[in-house]
Amino acid sequence: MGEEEEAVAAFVEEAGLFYERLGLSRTEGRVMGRLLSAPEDDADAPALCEALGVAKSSMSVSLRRLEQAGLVERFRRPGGRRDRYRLADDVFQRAFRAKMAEFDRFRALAERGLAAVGDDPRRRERLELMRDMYGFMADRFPDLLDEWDRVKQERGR
Amino acid sequence: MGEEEEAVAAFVEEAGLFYERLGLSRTEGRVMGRLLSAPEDDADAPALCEALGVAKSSMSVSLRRLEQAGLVERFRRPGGRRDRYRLADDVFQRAFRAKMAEFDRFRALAERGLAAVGDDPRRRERLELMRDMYGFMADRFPDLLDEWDRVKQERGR
DNA sequence: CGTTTTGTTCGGATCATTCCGAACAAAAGG
DNA sequence: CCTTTTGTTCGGAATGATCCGAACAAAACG
Repeated sequence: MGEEEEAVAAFVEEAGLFYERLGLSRTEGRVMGRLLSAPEDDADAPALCEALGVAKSSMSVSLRRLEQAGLVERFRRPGGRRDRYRLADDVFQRAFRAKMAEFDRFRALAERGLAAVGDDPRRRERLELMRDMYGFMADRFPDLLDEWDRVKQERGR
Repeated sequence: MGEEEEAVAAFVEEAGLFYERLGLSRTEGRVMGRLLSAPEDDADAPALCEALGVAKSSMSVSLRRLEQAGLVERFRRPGGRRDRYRLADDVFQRAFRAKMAEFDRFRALAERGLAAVGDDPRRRERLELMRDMYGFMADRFPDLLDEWDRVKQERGR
């Protein structure tokens, strides 16, 4: 294996670890790493199995889960016979929006807590802080994404 | 069990699931839920074991990990004989800062990828986008936290 | 000192997840 | 139709994390 391929393989493994921390499986994370660093913009399942040393059954479920998460798109070339896979063009925006949704779930959890604890002001204080802070973040986060879109435009893509 | 206690217990379990999704263990998450919703501002280990039905050995490691994560503070009352535990007063800020650190690790991962793929512009494009977007978010996030601090001040606590 | 209280560490049991290979289903081509 | 190709589902093995009870260490008291 050439030096560069080895470095790319290392990157793929590291991406696997990173995405695993985010709740994907190791294999799903490695697929992300591969699609991020491969020379081609897309790949089919057998190629990914070969590149990553994964059984096609595992690849099948990994790709479906990535597809359902909106991180990977499945498509077929006109006249083609097998599915191909590529990163969604808004893959990072999606990741951030997922974070945002997480904020909102936390806000909702705080609401449930407030409903549970009743009137004691001391018990409510912490949960109100939690609710308001996560609510604030969920409010502001979309602006941040918009701002990024503008910056990206100006940068020219 | 009273209606309210039951609702609080349900909240604790739900908090356990939420925090588990963030990378804590179930028990650690339940401790967070308990400290968020308990009538008292702090608790000792036996009380938490009793409330959550957890062995003291498990509680010991959970509390230490929460302490190391900066989510929970360990302290001892003057003249007291056992440690007590309370939520860090900046517990939510800390959670957000952890998210921010995650953004920066992703940026660093993209840098590693760029170092690995070499000069091919097509391969660099995706990774540069990843690097720049996560870098942008890591840049702007502290401002968001500052803004929240101001809002919280104005709100009056 | 010896005793009691408090907190940590250890080994093993349990549980959930992930992954593989094989069987299966579905679709396309000839 | 029948065959080939493609993708999914199933059962089980392996892995890793979590948790428990018991043994252990350390500190506070008398």
